[in-house]
Amino acid sequence: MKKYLDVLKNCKLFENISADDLFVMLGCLGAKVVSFDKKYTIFAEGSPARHIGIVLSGSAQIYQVDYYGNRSILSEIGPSEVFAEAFACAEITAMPVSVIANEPSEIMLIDCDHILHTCKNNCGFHQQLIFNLMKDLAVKTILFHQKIEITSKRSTREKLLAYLMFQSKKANSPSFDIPFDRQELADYLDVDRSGLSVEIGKLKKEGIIDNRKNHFELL
Amino acid sequence: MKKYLDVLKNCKLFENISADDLFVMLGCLGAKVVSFDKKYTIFAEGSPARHIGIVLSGSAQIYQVDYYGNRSILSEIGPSEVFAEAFACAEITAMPVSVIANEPSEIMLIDCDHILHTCKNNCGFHQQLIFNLMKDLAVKTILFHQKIEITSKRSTREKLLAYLMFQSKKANSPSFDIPFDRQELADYLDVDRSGLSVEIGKLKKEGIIDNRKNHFELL
DNA sequence: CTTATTTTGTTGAAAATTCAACATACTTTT
DNA sequence: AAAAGTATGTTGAATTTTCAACAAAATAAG
Repeated sequence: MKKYLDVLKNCKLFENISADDLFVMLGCLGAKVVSFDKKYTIFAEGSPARHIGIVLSGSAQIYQVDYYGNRSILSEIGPSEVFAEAFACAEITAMPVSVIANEPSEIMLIDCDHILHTCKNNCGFHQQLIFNLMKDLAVKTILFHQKIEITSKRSTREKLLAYLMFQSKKANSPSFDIPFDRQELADYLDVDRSGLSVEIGKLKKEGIIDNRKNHFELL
Repeated sequence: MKKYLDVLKNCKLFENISADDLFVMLGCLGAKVVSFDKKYTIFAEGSPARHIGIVLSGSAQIYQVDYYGNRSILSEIGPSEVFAEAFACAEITAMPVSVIANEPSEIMLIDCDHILHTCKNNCGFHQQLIFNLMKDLAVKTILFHQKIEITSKRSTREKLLAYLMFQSKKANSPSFDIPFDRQELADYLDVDRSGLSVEIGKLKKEGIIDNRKNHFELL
């Protein structure tokens, strides 16, 4: 576990918990580390929602596939970030989404029961953990608002521009990389891939953006 | 405050807190009740996000308006439900959305600071409150997933059908009322109002749904 | 280095959405 | 009860998106 110290220290879930306490706690919570190859499923839609996941290395994607086979990507999760916490905490029976590893990844899994129901009152870090979980969920809610702000736009161009502006703000620079290839970006924005390619081409020709592969720049 | 007992008891935020404790706590939290006329703004986009709101009577709508004036409705909030908790708990400075009263409404406002930062360790109900808040946020996240599942569909018809199916499931009946007029439903689904009317007409003609005003039935 | 495979860009046709304008129905007010 | 105002339905034209099919570019494999 020690080798994950840096990643775990950056995890919002463990804010204000000392490194010493952290390892004791992880033991008490029954945290385990599992490795996944690229494109392997971490949680399948419909499976029980019992575990919280934390990305130790690599990255993951949350997505849904509807009746007609259309994939919609909900979010991209990087190192130190938490996922599936909402499903576990809300104590719903089945996962409404799928989670896959985007690349070879190490994932920490914690049974949410151990966070919510065990030694509820006593030990100090449980209280802190719940508090951190609450904050994390609040931030996640805001991220969803942002995603909805992007996808609620009516045209591919507006969705794309709104997305790029958020990414630029997040990177604190007009120049940044995005974590998606074209098909994934289309599935995140809920638009057609070829139409998205056309729109990127237009914005380049109009001198509004510059782009090469996953790198974008707002001009 | 006593007259609001029933509504407050149904509020998830106060689950597992006795009525007696509740009123003591509301005093300690500095909860206040404010009335709003129909269409009046409860929280304006850009204003400080300090308060959590609870609908005591009436209802509220959360929405965003973009650069071009397009309104997108995020959710409809009814009695006993909490709103704006994510913004207050994430301690962001400005509200990214607006909240208006949908009808004459009474709203309880609680300064989130009092929940998060005051007497953090001691009194029992604070702990319970944080726990309840965490659960509430987890449920909210799932509701957002559902909204995204609906709006990620590519066509008006599919969005409408997905929405109606969720409403039917929520009502536990194929026959139910929706809380939106046509323009509001269009703004919730992020589609054109007239196109939505056409689609409702088609589904009726095809015998897939029945509808009169806000009442719908899946056949 | 060459070949296979995957990703991205391009195109045109079909389908759907948006937009504006108006007709009709329904509500509220006077 | 009439008038005014609001909400909903309808229509056709313009725009956009989707879809399928293919070309070109980039990447991976042999």
